[in-house]
Amino acid sequence: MSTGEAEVGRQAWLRTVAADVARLDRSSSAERAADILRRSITEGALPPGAQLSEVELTEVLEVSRNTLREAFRLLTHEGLLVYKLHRGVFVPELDENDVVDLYRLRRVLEVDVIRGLIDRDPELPADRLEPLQDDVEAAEAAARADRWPAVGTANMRFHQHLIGLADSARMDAMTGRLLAELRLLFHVIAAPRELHEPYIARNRGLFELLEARKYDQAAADLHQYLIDSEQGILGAFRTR
Amino acid sequence: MSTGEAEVGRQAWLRTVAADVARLDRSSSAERAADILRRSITEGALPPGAQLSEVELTEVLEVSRNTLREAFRLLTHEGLLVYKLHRGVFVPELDENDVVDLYRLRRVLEVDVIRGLIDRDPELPADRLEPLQDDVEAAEAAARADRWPAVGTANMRFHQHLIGLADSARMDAMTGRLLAELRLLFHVIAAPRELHEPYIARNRGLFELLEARKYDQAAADLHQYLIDSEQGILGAFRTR
DNA sequence: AGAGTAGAGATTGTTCAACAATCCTGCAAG
DNA sequence: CTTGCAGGATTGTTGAACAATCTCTACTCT
Repeated sequence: MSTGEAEVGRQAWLRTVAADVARLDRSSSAERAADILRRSITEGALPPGAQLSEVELTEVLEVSRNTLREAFRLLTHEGLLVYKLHRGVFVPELDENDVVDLYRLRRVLEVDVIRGLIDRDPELPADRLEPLQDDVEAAEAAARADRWPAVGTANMRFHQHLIGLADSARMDAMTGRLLAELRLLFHVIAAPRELHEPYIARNRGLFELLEARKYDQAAADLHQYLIDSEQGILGAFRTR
Repeated sequence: MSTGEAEVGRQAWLRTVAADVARLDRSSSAERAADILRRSITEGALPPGAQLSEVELTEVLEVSRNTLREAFRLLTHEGLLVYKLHRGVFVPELDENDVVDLYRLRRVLEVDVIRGLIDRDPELPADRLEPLQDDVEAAEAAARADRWPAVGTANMRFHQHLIGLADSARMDAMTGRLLAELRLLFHVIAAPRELHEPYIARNRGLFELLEARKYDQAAADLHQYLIDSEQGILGAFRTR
């Protein structure tokens, strides 16, 4: 028995180390530059519609033009930048059609993940829900501190971790893209509190339903949740 | 009235022209190089596991190393190549887990597209189904000529056009990726006829159900279709 | 013989400078 | 008000160079 447990512990340790190594390995100059730009975009320092000048950014980021262009490509395929041939790269300006498109995909993927849990409930260890709990509590703490952008970040992570329950690398990647694009939309909305506040409690409710293994109920709630969220963003869009 | 119709005609014309312009604009050296590599990979000239040497390909494709690397980045984010830092780019070797992952997403997306048609049936012009009919007939013709890889291509296009009915740019992009990865799998399977033949008739059946607006039935059929296809590939995988 | 190691050679990562191709701006002409 | 045309600025692409890392071979030591 003890060797079995030790083996399990060792496996878990190997996974975390492998993740760390991958994180270090990842550090090519292009990806570091992309990290910085990604933060600037998702935090709103680079507003939608802004053009990113090559010469300007090579000086700020201290990388060559070629490396910077590799960073641009990375972000382009995350949906955070768009290339216009011979004109440069821009932060995309999403419109109401994009909101509808993004939410359609979110609904399909996230609801399917939860429905998928019904079949494989037994093999799902209880601690798989821990990241979700952490995100819920982080959002609640940030709300108490009046830090609404942080609330938005925690809510995003909640949904990313929710998708993570499916153990699908491709769903994780797609969701990363979708949520990144969604953040683009947040910055054209003036009121971050009204935007994020209602979903703190709903995330907790969702988490508790999952904990209680009431997957059908959770799926139905999440479906309505995403419809409401979509309507909220569309409404803010029209009145801006 | 007549001005209204002329306006509609003008709009349609503008759309087709815009599409043509986009197609011409696409011609950067990096994307042309990516096109050639994409064909080589999806047609199997570059088998899974193969490494792509930079110096070698700069000579063949007649582009500089920097431009070639941009092409690599493009294909990396389509899932057709993987980067290993300081070791180069490789054609990925997918395994059975990837098959399960890919088919899970295909099922979710494609079935949802058809279910989505139920609500918006009235606004769906009949000619939207034409591309699907063309693909079905192309597959049948290729089968008669014993050109099984061409059958596979036509089948792929059928599913891409199926997703296209949703008018979702992001679903189109995701599907493009998923199907490209799927082609990677086809090349490790020896018997292309056994792989593709069963689905010629099933695609036609699906098309006829859509034409008859029996969307519920079509969704159910497609679901089972994709399960069977997944099992076929998994079976071929295990016996190879 | 086998395990470990040092170093040479090859490949990738990144930079730089230059030139070609394209786009944008402003202005003049019709 | 539109059209056509500089010219200046920006992007697209190239080639060479050097640094960083990996791979493979040959060697040493036990």
